[in-house]
Amino acid sequence: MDDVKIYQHLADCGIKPSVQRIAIMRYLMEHRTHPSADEIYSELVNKIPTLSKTTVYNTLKLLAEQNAALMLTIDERNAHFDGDTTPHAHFLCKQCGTVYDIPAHEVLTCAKPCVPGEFHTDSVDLYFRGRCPKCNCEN
Amino acid sequence: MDDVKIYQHLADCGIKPSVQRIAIMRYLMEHRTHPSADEIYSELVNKIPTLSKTTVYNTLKLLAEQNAALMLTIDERNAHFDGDTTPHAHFLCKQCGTVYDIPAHEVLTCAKPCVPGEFHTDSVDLYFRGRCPKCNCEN
DNA sequence: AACAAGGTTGTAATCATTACAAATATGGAC
DNA sequence: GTCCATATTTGTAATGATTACAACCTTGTT
Repeated sequence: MDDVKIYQHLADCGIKPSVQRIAIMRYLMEHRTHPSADEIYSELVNKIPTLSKTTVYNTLKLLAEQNAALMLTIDERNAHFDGDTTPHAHFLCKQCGTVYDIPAHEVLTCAKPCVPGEFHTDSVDLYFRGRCPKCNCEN
Repeated sequence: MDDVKIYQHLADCGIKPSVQRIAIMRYLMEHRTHPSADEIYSELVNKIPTLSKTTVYNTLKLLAEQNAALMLTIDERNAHFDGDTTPHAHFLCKQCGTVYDIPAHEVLTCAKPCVPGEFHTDSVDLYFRGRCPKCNCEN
């Protein structure tokens, strides 16, 4: 993926770039697998041997705060992260742990007005849990 | 709240009653505050001095598995529990941490069909995050 | 080059949750 | 009621994700 695109995305979200931030943002944009902080660290430490896990956590928190990425709490075990900030839902397979994207534009756009007006909503998350097609067939 | 009602609810969900299970289920039914495991423990240990935190965790997991209660992962810090299993959404105030109920029957009933058929959906959670009316006014 | 501000690193906590094994309670057979 | 098998509870000790913190490194500026 083009570096410029990543720079631009970070800039758009008011985030100053750094080698680590770009690497992490790039990873999220190129991998649509909803990785955990640990997975991101394990992958990137190969390319940036000095990378620290604290940096990964700090950066992911920053990205989420600035809406450059989503932090998903669908999995009680650990947070997952998503580089796609456009409205969509998620499905967690309780068997294999995979988090799937679920297109649900219409649901989310109709969901916002359901919150009484005095609540100031920053984010709407729609989470589905169950068994994915793969695990449904296996057993 | 009538003991019979709680017994019945547990029985309906295939859960054998015990002093601890009834106390925890009762607490969830009488307190609509979406308590954490720790809050439940702290309250109930006054009435059941021998209560163990492990029992609270075990019981809450059992209740959630049997659909006698909901485990909410809206808060990244810890799980919250809800004795109301009828379809509704939740709102987490990022400032004060309160979890509010949001009536959203229509959203949820329309949400299920959005998941492609091969996914077997056990639960649908709709989570809103932001500032509640109280915190909105204060600052 | 010197400096200040911000970013990164590694280690050591924190804290929610779980594993586990011993102790206790429950319900049925006799 | 007693005995036994089974399920439940308890307390302590792990686990494991996340954060606190202080030292170190980078970067841009004068």
